[in-house]
Amino acid sequence: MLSRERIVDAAFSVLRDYGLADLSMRRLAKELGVQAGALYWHVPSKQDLLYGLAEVLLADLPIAEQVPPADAARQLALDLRHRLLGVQDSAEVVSLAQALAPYRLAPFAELRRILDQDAVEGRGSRVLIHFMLGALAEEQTRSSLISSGAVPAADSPTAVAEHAAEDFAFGVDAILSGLAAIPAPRA
Amino acid sequence: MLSRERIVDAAFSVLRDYGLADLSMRRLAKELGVQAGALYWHVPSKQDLLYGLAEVLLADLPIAEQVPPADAARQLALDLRHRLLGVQDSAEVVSLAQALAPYRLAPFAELRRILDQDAVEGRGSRVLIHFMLGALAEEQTRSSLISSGAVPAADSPTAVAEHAAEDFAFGVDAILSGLAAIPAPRA
DNA sequence: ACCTGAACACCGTTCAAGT
DNA sequence: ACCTGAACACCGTTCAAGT
Repeated sequence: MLSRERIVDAAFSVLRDYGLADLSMRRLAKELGVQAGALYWHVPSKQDLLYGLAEVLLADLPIAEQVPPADAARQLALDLRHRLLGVQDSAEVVSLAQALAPYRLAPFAELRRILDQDAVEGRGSRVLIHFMLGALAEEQTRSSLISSGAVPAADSPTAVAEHAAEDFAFGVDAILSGLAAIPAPRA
Repeated sequence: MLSRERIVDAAFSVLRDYGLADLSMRRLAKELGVQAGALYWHVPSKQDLLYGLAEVLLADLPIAEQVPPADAARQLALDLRHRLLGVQDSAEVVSLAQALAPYRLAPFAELRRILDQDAVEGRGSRVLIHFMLGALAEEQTRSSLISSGAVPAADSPTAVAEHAAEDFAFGVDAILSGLAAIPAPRA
């Protein structure tokens, strides 16, 4: 029997093993041994399916409590990077979900809570979120361009990964430092 | 006679008037009164065409010189926002181009030059670029979701636009302030 | 209730053949 | 040199009909 959960799981596998370009409803149906139309009994649209996939990608990301907000945010950023780098094009999928329904994804709702104290509507956390997703999407795109041979690697794979990790941490720190310097206005 | 320029111009019009979802090679061909295959004599791929479209979208963005780097960056950010908001989904198109060939688009190359003094490889400017493109893509996505009625508007259109402008400037200022606080490491 | 079969209205890209 | 015609290998989504 088909179910939303089985469909989302199949989507996760195809994304991990083949990337977003290969993640079609028809491909998913083939993987599950059904006709393409059958998916629409369990899932309203591909967009909704991708949102569910983003939820799975971000499931159980731990949030540190009882620490300075900036430290918790920094840790979440590093955890997010670590999680997403394991699955091809995952930053793109999370970006789509966040664009569709801002702050509905749990880790981003948490980030808003700790960084913006429920003020205004997440001005500070949005800066960090856009940087994180943009940087990770670029990193994933470049690494698949390199491994497909479409573009030459400047350094060894490990050197590239280390460099990306440093750049990511640098950006996160710069943003958290800037947010501390320019406090959020009164709600 | 067809030409790369005429094709890119047609792409610009379709993007402005109908959005990225309607921007297909077949649609472009219809608009130009030719068969779809004819486009491939003048343009190697859709990806390359979108890159050309991004160049047109960013053409002649003025760069302020002879001022503090942060002021020049801030002005460029506001100019970029103003330019992109005039064309549906343009931030998405520019993002694709920047992912494909980082810093090949003139305004981003300039931004790197003034913010990172040609050090390392644009750590600081990347933070700003990812924020700008992410924030603008979200703003454009939300405004088309609202105008298509898929999602209800929280405020009046002008209030939404003003709010978005303030949030954008806030993010730019926070980032520039953070970059000043955490100077780029030695190259 | 759940799925098949088949259709509708599309895609990007290639390439022999025409002019 | 430049374009047509036609194909190849796909898309997301809908829906009558079957079980």
